[in-house]
Amino acid sequence: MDISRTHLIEELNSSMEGKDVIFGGWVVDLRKLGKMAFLTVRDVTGMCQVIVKGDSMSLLEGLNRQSVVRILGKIQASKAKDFDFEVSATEIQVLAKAEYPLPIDPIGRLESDIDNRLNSRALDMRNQKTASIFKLRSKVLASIRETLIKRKFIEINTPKIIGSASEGGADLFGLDYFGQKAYLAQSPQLYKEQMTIGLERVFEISSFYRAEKSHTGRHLSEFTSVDIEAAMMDYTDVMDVLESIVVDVFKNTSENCKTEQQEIGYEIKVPSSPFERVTYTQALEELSSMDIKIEFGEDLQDSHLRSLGEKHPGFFFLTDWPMKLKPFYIHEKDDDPKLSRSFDLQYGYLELSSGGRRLHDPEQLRSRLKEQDLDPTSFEEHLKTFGWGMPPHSGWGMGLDRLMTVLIGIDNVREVVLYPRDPDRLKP
RNA sequence: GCCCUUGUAGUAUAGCCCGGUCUAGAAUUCGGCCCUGUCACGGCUGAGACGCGGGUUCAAAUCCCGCCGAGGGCGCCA
Repeated sequence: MDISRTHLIEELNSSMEGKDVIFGGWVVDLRKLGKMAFLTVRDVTGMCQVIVKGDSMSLLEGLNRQSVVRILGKIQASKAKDFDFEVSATEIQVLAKAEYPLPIDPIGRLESDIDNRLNSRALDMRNQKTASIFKLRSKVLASIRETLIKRKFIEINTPKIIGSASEGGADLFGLDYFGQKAYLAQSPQLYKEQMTIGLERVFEISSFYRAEKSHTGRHLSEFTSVDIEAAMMDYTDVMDVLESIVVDVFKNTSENCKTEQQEIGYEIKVPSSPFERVTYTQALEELSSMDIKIEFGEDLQDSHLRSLGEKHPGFFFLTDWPMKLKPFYIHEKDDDPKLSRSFDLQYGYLELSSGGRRLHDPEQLRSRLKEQDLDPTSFEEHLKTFGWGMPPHSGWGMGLDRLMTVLIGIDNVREVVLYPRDPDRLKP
């Protein structure tokens, strides 16, 4: 079976009139008009009209929508509304027939519901709206890498199978590792900090895992995190890095992904910078003025963040959280040890990222672990690296899936993840 | 773990509140016939559904209970 093609569809154009071409794709639409027929064929680069006339009508034998075809034909001028050229077919080969009925309608005239689309996710990629989301996601990843690499960050890969569930906090998935208890990593936190010792500025974009039975549009059991850690940077420095990543993502996709925005039906708007920076203490005052009283040291609940989000509808940093709300490795402020050098990046009520300056002194780390009722001996593998000349460092982790929802203005992370994993969904 | 909503052809829906008018309607998809410029092609025609189990009633798609599935919210989420 010859599956070669001379052109991608986007490479075809009206100046090629009279030229013989071979291309492939899937049949989007098929309109038979007696002794002639029109079909529209799409590949990943675009869509093209194919015309069949007279004796060639037998070529349509057994042809149906969504089947994969290879078209041999000649470019000619078109009277079509949406095409200025078309291909007159001399041969149509069906390479793979699509069965009927299909579980969803990939043309998108009728939008199938999210459950059906996730159950048939591969076919959902024939829907141009869905495909556009994942084309955008790819651009976003490329943009983030470009921004970080320009700033001397080195991309790393840390283990996802880890030997101890020592950090506390979220529940981890356990698994059997040749007879030993192991866990799926919930974050690269300890490894990325260690890497600053020699690579100074590192980042990782990877899946992490959390065994919480969350049922919301913003939590998944398996999610993609963008993490950075940088030597000789304070928390405000890595906030600047984060801000430029976000702004670059919006700029790049807004300017270079017009087709995708059109298919999705959403116009990406570049946020104004610098992002507002609100301290935890200021946030308490703002909430107090809305008659919401919170004691210093209390965590902000979802409802509180929603109230704050109404006052700050776009991107803003929430900084200087109380130490007692932060994990053991966070550094305190010099002028007020009750406060931390930490921040969250919010988009309205939605938390996109959190980070801060880390402790780099091993003795301080040991005593902080004890304060938080964690056992320093179970951190010895980590703590020993801090005796080897660990530079002061800061970093953050950002939920990529959440950033995607903000970018395209939707409210369910399942839309922007190929095969989402949540407590009720393990397949496909 | 808790709360709310929901389940009708392949898809997406009308009907449900207020039981009988439902032999369950329209769209799209699919099959057949007609059509040489369609472009959501058109015309004629055909096929296709009340999640499962129980109950109430003369009568259940419609009301009640259970199960299963789905969507959303709260909580959890260093």
